[in-house]
Amino acid sequence: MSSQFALNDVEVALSPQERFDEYLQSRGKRITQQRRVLVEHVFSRHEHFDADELMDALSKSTAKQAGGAQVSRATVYRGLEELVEAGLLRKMSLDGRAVYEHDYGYPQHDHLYCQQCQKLIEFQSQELTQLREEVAKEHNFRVTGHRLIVTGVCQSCATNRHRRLSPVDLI
Amino acid sequence: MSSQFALNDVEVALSPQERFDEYLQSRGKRITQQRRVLVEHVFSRHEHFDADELMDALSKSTAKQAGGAQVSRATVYRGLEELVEAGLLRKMSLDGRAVYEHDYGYPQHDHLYCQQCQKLIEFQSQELTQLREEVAKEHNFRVTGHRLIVTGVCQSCATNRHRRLSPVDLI
DNA sequence: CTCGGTGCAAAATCTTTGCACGCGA
DNA sequence: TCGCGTGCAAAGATTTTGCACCGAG
Repeated sequence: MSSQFALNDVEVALSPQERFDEYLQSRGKRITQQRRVLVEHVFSRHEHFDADELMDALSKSTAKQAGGAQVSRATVYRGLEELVEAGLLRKMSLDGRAVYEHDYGYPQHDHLYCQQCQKLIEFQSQELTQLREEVAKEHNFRVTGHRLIVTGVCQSCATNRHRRLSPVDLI
Repeated sequence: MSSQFALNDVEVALSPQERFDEYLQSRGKRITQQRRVLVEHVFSRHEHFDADELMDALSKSTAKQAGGAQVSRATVYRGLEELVEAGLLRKMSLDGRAVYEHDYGYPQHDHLYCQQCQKLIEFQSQELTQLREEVAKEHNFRVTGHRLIVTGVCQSCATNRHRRLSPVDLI
């Protein structure tokens, strides 16, 4: 494979950066330093994040390398919206806060959400997609997507909780 | 049946009002006019609502009947939190806004969410509960609940959209 | 009487927007 | 050069909190 990028499970023809450029050009939007930096950071690691965490990451990296462009909060919000538009990111709401995750070149999945440590654990289920279609058909509903979040306590939190119940934990 | 209340599909021994009183007493909290009015309105109709809609409903009814107590915004928020605590309401986040629905005496279900008219359509699926357990077991995850929202376009919106595309529709 | 409850207003969060300047195409 | 993009600050939207007074138990 020559220009094939492997993002986790799925292979796609273009890198996120290229894919975004394509999106921008198709809309007559411009490829700026800020948008470039944004995509670079967002796809440097596969993880869930919110606007604030991205801001932190951006400010930290720009502090190190003099060449890094500054990206204001407003631009981060505007950029994240574009990335969702472009199909690179998926947006979800958790406890009233917007959380993002990779979508481009990444398979459909859902989440287990630990109420103790706020961690998101991904899982896939093709049965769910099937179930989704059945329900939709019953209600003459045209599906565009879905979001399933199973809440509870993850293994490590359950373990730690059993070992010690110090008052400090209860915050 | 003597003191049996039928809230939709399930029968419970106490009315929401009574159930809430019980909760309050068990916590040493007081049964006030505001809390009473709150519960009364919340359970007068089975529908999804947010804090603002409840505020509207409250102000409208108090305007009519002189006896109705005023309930401030802060108290509404505090009250809704208690109702969730008490297991009478379920809270979910939709587009970053908190939305509530009846939980007490109401069966587990999930939702179809119309992105066009913001309507929530309920549906039940026992397969989902099953699927949920399987996934949890795989990840050694202790489940406390789940939330599935299937997004798309409802039947009526799909129909209307086809018939006319007046600019007025686009808010 | 005694606290918990309430209203009011201010604060806290998170996100969006108006505007003048700067930079990509 | 031309106009979109950006930063800044201010506005918005939603929810939470501090405080003095009120009222349920």
